[in-house]
Amino acid sequence: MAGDLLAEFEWRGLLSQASSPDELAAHLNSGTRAIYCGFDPTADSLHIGSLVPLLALRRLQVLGHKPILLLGGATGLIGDPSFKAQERALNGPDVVAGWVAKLRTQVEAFVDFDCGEQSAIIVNNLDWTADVPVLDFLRDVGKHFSVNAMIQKESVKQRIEREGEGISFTEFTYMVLQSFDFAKLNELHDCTVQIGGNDQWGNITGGIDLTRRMNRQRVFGITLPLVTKADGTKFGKTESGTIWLDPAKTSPYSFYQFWLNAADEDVYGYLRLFTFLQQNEIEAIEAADAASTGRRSAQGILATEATRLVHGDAGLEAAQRISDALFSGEFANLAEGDLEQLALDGLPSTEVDGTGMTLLDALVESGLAQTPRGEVTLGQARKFVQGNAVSVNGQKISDTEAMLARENALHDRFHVLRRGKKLFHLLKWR
RNA sequence: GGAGGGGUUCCCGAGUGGCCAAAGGGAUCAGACUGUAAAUCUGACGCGAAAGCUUCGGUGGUUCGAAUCCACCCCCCUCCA
Repeated sequence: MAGDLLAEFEWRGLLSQASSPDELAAHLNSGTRAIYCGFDPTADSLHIGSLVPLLALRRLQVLGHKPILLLGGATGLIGDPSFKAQERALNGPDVVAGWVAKLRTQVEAFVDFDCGEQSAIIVNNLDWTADVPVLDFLRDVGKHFSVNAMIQKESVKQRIEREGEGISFTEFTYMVLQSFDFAKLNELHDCTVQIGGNDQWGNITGGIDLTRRMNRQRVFGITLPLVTKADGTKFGKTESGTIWLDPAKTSPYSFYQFWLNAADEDVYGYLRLFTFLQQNEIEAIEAADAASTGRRSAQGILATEATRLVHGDAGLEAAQRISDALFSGEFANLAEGDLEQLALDGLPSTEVDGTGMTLLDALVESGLAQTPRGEVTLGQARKFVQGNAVSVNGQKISDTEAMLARENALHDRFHVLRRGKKLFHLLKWR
């Protein structure tokens, strides 16, 4: 029924490590298995880093398994030290609980909760940890862990060995908690497989060992690759910050643009990781691009597919509408309603009063005059204008004394400000 | 509790009384080139048009003058107990 699931993961580049691959394959191909992945609330939204495991759960469900989405209401209070260079500040219980609620609505969109045996479920590890007495926990769970083995884990080794850093007992304990989750889910929901990012390997194997010791059950782990970029910079960040899944934090337009700007070296790998396109389809795209000289088609396909997965058809349409309008440069041809729609679609916009303002003020007002450090200053606005980086309604302006007059606005109401190649802002006269 | 090392502008990291708004690298931003790429080149990179103002863990002090010296405090790391 499941087909050769691991083979599917393999060609997509989704397989980083797997415990006992042969037995795991047999296990997955011989029935519906409950497979879990945890998501810790470290912010009020997930970002695209979580997209790989989220989509992996969906792929597993499509292939006949039952996804369990675990929200780290408990682990989020502790903080995962895995491969983190520094100890992190603790977040308050109320804050974490609020984030859990937000993540819940977010992850729900990715799996099916009503499809019989494979229906997904959502759990919160706070439910089985909050009321465990410390002494019971230390005796029943802690006894199974060897500190000698724990400090050997690659994930914490650098923290322990690195001069100038350290690790608190709190974070050191994280692995024990996550391992306990696996054992608990095994007991409560017959969960036998855990997936996670490659940085989770240490935590996952900890859970495998604990489940064997506490429940006498054989369970498995799979890790997914951490997405990288060919140029070595961190995946998922742009000049304007992290790419979030929450449309209120990263508009579908920005999300779409993020994928559209993927590097050629990365884009075909991303098609495998972030879309449900089949192997032959992706290979066809690759071949077509190799045969042409201009812009690659892959980025557009990736942006379209990924945006639809996360923001739906409506989000995708909005994103494309804005992109087409802005990058065609044909502002004059846009109808008043079109411009209005762009603002509704998520193009950043600001309303201003009066009959005119200086260009520099407009750049500050709109937030476009942002320094590399993230501050918005008049001086930076001046630098941009002097550096020929600013255009208004498609016209480059390099005069720092320039005024924006309402009478020159498109449809008497709009100025489209552009700073650099890719940053736009709509100024609306009230 | 004892001994030692350390906290510099987003990050790493020089700087040990004036020439320091603070070397160098990275990241970031802009321009040119281009495909809304990559690579490369150029410029910017505390605030300010400028004068000047505000920065080097914190608070006081010494001095004409301090990131640099002194005192106390906070935080981090290593080793010992």
